Amino acid sequence: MAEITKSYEARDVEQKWYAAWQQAKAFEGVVDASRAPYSIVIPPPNVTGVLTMGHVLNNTLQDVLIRRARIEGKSAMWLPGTDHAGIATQTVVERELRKQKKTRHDFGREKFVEKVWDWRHEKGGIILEQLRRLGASCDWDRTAFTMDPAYSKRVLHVFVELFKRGHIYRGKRMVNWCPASLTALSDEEVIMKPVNSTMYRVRYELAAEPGRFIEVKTTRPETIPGDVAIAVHPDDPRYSSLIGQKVRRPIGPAAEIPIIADQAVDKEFGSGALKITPAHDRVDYEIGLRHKLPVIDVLEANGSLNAEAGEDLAGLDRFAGRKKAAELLKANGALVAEEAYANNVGYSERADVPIEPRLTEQWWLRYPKVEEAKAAVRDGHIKFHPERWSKVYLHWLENIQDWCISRQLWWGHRIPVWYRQGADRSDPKNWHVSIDGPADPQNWEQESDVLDTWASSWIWPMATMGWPDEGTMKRDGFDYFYPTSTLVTGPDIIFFWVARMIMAGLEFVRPGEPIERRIPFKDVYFTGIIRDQQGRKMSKSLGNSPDPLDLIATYGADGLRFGIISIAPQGQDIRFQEDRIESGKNFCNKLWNACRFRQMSGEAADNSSLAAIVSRLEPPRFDGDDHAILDRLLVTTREVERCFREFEFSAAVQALYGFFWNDFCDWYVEVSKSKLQSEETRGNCLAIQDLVLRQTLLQLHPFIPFITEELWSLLGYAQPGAFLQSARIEDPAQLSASLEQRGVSLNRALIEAVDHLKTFVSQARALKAEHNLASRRDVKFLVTAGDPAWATLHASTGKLIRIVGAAELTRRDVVDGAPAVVTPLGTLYLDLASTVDVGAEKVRLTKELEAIKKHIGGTEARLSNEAFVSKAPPAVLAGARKQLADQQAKRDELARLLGSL
RNA sequence: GGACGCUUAGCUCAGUUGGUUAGAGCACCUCGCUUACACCGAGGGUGUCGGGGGUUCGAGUCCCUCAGCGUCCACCA
Repeated sequence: MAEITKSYEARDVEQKWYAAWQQAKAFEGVVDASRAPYSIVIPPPNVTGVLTMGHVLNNTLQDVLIRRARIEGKSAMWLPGTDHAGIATQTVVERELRKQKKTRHDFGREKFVEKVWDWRHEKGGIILEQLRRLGASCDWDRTAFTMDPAYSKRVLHVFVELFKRGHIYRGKRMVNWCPASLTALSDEEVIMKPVNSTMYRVRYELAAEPGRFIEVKTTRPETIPGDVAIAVHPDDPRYSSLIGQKVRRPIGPAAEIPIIADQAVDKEFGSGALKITPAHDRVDYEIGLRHKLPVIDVLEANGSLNAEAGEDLAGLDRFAGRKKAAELLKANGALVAEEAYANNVGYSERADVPIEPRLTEQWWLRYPKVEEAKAAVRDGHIKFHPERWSKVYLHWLENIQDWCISRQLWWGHRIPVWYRQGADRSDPKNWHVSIDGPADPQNWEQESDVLDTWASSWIWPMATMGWPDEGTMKRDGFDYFYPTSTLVTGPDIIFFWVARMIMAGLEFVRPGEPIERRIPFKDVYFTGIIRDQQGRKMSKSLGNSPDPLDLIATYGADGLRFGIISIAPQGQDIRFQEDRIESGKNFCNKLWNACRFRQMSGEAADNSSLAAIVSRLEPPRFDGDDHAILDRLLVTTREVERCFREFEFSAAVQALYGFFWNDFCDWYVEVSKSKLQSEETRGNCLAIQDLVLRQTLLQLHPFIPFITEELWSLLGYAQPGAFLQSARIEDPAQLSASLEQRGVSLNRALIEAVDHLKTFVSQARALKAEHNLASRRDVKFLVTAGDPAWATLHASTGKLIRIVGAAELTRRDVVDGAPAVVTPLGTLYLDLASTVDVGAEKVRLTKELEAIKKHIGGTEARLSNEAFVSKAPPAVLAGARKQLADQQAKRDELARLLGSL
């Protein structure tokens, strides 16, 4: 067996094992009726994306779940893939073209799409390579892409089906238009941002009464040429006499427009009069419809003003036009005032420019299975973790609006609708809707729009497993792996993705079967968002995110994984701190060295199975430390199991950290150093170490797969040719049963005595430190103790001397004038009577005595409270009484010590 | 305007169903290369658990309220 080196070098180990895992197809998800399935589909990252800290957290968690499922004996399958990310990817490629002074129109649709494919082949999938570096155990043979030919066909199938079922329609409506990307967006892709803008107070002159005006407030004077009315509230007494009159449009093509009355106007806002521009505002559009007003669109698709705006404004960008319009208004006396004004403006999520409400023909989806999607979560068929997100989900579904699914892009799934040449496109009779198109394509013209990216990823859990084709479903194990087990994602895409996947699953999978067979996943774990030190979201554009690959280089993939999990408690946003990643690395090194200590401590024994190790235990030779460490192992195993059940991964990592570092390394390994020197206790001690290390490696493996795999092999736990992940982890009951079978019965009294010994050791060390003897190993200790306490100390004297760093520990009946400390196992003295500084010692003891008196006061007060004594549970009451007795004993001893000085 | 979250040590944060003297990592100070580990060991914490009120024998934990920060939803020009 290879020797364990002095420190853990991650790089070589990681490369070696990942290659070995892949070679052995260890991540393959296989259909196995004898085992329970456990499946996860990856939230597909953008195909052109690179790994961010968010991805690290998200994918580490998925890998933890998948690897834990594997060692629990489930047939685990983690399906990877990428998303074509319509707008984002097209924008990236267009940006590249712009460097060559070209636009997509220079190439035409077909050539441009080819260019995007080239880009995808060159740069796409980098992120999947990066996931391998992180250790992600995906079934790479299943890697999917939303633009794969087979996947695309499934996307179109869904469109065609929903069209047939009456859920899809075409219509001219107000949409969110992005003047930069030149496409419509869904409501979810619009982000409201507070903006410092200007409010313009503008007066319109009455046509019939020159010199009399009506005033309105607007932030968008450039749209005044598109005004077709002024609206006031019907009950507003200020204006009732004006309703029906006409005013002159102050700029733009001259026109007289009516003053109308509409309930939608807020009397309290501004002057109570509202200019109506149906082409450029949703409310105005609705009002226009009610009053049958004309629509005058003064903007081009790119946001510049067109001829309708009049010759002064035509051709200007909307922002330049706004300034110009204000100047024109000022020049002709219509501008009453300009006021600074803070309002919210909708921005395009991707392009980060203000969107325009714009009237266009688009394709719309009336969501299917809305009610059932609510029930799925409300009734617990799908569980959200943390649960509170279900409220957000339900609220969105309660207020759901039809989904604009068409995008005026080239990169994406072209909508499978054909229009008869030369016929009226608005009439569905002239439409052909199918996956493959009409038989006589020369007579038809295909819709040029593509589908919203989310209208392809919403079928991800089904379509990546072959749906709807029965043959591919069988090949991919659809029946076995669907519904998937857990979805791990961010709460920011509850609407975009999670809710829509649920509706798609319910609509299309296994029609007629119970809801729990049709949902796409059973649990959804929402991660927190990783933020920087200032609390800003980490993002590429801000450049405030460390490169995960740099972190892997510095701390190892395991260090990064351990660190990121330990700072990510359930569902809370996290402020990233690199020192936590460093502590992940340090933990790996600690693990490495504890195993190294085991290897250096003695010959390898039979570690081939839990049974083999347990059979090496010698219960009759157990001392308190053996009982205590096995007890802690069992407690920790139970805790980790609970954490997995309740999706508390950082708590699991913390439990393992504390157990391994504090209970095992700081105590058991230290006491082992004595035990190993005696032939009598040596074999048993090594067996216990082997047992603890084995169960610890198993439990840590999902979090830190590389180093655990390496140590598993180095310490001889591995079956020939098998990986750690193909071992089976014992649950707490199995572990405890296995110990019982060997005759191990954990002794509570001995375990409690170990706690006392630990306290004794700390106090002894502190006593040394206070007298500047911390590093001396030749200190003589004296102790006055009752027989039971002395029995405990005496049984451990060898270990204690070693751990405390003492020359000897001797029992005395009386000690006077020496520095002392009162421990649970008697009063401990430094044999320094001659040199003690009585004054300092008095101060220290007095301080301690005061403190204990204070505590006694508190405990006595509680115990003398009649209500407490009669109402508190017996265990709490007994605890308080024992506490008081202990405190009083300590007080008396301290008082005696003080008196003897 | 609604909804949700957060406020605990210098910093970043744990604290599951209320129960002894509220914890961790980092930072900081002192000492130490004692035969696993200096990526380490030992010792070192006077915290108004954001403020106020309430329920309870008992509140960091439950309820009410106020304040600050953050996120999401919402067509007020």
